[in-house]
Formats: sequence, C-alpha cells, structure tokens
Amino acid sequence: MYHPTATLLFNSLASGVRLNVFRLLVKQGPAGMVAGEIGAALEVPPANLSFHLKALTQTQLITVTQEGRYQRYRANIPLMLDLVAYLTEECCSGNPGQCMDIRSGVACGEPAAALSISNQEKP
Amino acid sequence: MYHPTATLLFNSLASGVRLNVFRLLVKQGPAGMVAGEIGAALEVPPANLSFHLKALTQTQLITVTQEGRYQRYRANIPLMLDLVAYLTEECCSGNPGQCMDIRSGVACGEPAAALSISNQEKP
DNA sequence: TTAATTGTACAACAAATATTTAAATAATGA
DNA sequence: TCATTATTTAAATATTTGTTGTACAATTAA
Repeated sequence: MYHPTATLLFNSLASGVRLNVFRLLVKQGPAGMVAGEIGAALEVPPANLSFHLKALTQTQLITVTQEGRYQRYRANIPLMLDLVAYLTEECCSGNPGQCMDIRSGVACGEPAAALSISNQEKP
Repeated sequence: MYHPTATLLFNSLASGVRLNVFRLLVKQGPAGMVAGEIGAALEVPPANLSFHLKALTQTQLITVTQEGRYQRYRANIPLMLDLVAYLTEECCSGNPGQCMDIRSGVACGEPAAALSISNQEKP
C-alpha cells in the first residue's frame, strides 16, 4: 500500500463518529446498512453523518450503492485488511518470531478465539 | 479496547510523519532506535520529530527509555495488535465465513497461512 | 570547567477538521 | 400533482493540528 493512502485511511478512522460507523458496517458484513439505519443506531444527526459517510466513501473504506431513495453502505473489508497488513508488515525485519512471545491473542477479521484455535488445536 | 482509546491511536497513525516513525520502529523490533537515528532515517527536523515522538509516546504506541543522553524508542507491538483486533472484531456479526471469500492474503504480524488454516474448513 | 552533542519545551503562525443550522435535491406513494 | 421521507449540500463557526525557530536542560568528554 502507498504511504499517503495509508495516512488517509488512518485519518478516516481517527474520528470517533467515523470509527463507529466503520465498525458497525464491518459487523454487518455484506448486508450493509442504509444511512438512516446507521444514524439511528449511532445517534448521529443526518447532516453530520452524511459528512462522515462522504469522507469514508472518498477513501473507499466504505462503498455506497443506491436503493431507491436509500443509500446503502458497506465496509470495504479487503481494503481494511490491506491497511492492517501495511501497518504490521516487516515486523522485526521480517522475523516475526521475535515478536510472537509478546502476542497474546489477535483477532484479524475473526474473533480471537477462532485464531487461537488454529494456534493451539483443531476441533 | 475502549473506543476513545482506539480513536486516539488511529489519530496517532493519521500523520505521515508518525506513521513512518511507527512503521520504522515496528521494523526494528525490540532493538528500537534512538531519536537521532529516526530523524536521520526519515529526514525530519529534530523539533518536529520530537513533537511527533511525544504524541506517539502519549498514546503508548511507542515506548521510550533513557540511555545516557539518548532516548531510545520502541514500538508497542501488543497495543498495535489490540488496535487491529478492535478494528476487525465481530466481522460479519461473528460469522467471518461470510467475509472469507473476499479475503486473499492477510499479514497480521504473522504469516497469513496460519490464519487461513482456521478459516478454510469450519465445523 | 568548558564545549559539544542530544533532545525537549514553548510560542507563533498557518492550515485543516468537526459540528450545527438551514436549505436543497431526489424518490416514493396517496 | 402534492406531501412525505431520505439524504446531501452549503455556510458559519469553533476547535484542533502541524511546522518552524529559538531557547533551554541534560549528558558526555576534553
């Protein structure tokens, strides 16, 4: 990922409102939510929400599709994961083993439990 | 992770200078770097670098220890991973299977292979 | 002690960002 | 067509942020 892109993406997530919106959409998955539902869930006034939705859309962290008079928003999960990869790549100069001992549990798109399963045992 | 904390952390990473500093320190791992080395590597004037190092230190994304007249900085990897977990948790309402098909490869501090093992077949 | 090095604190200016209110646009259904 | 609902746009204001220059504190070594 290009550095200025990553900066813009982190900037998108640096606002309390936008972070709440994005996490809500991540939780919804492919179903997404229309603007009104998001506003109701997070108690953000329409105009303010629109401002932040526009910002998130411009960075492509969320996508929007029209449904009649509604605008449906969805999280761009692959982009989120690219950003995470950019942040964490080359950990300890490509020797992540140096870092492993200080990591307890990590959720990277799934509950931490599911990951620890893959690290400990398989059902 | 507490929401305001996550906002502060993303804010820390939303500056180009700070993102470069943090990624550089992630790359260095436990060895860390002293302020002068960071400034030389990234070509940031001392006063400006100090400003951003302080911001990163206050959010605990990096730690600082004194070594004689030098200040050695290190990335706080566990906190970084907590933040990643906060961003990505509850993906698709805890049914990450819905998202898996759009995820190609993920570097989350460890090889993507370990993650895909837990995702490919789920009971 | 004196001088050199390293890094931080503070002040000042420039620039960007968030929020609210009010008005505008667009789709729906009686 | 007209009223209603959903959402965006625009304008105004308040708040925050980034950068630079200068001065200062602490450490090291001659």
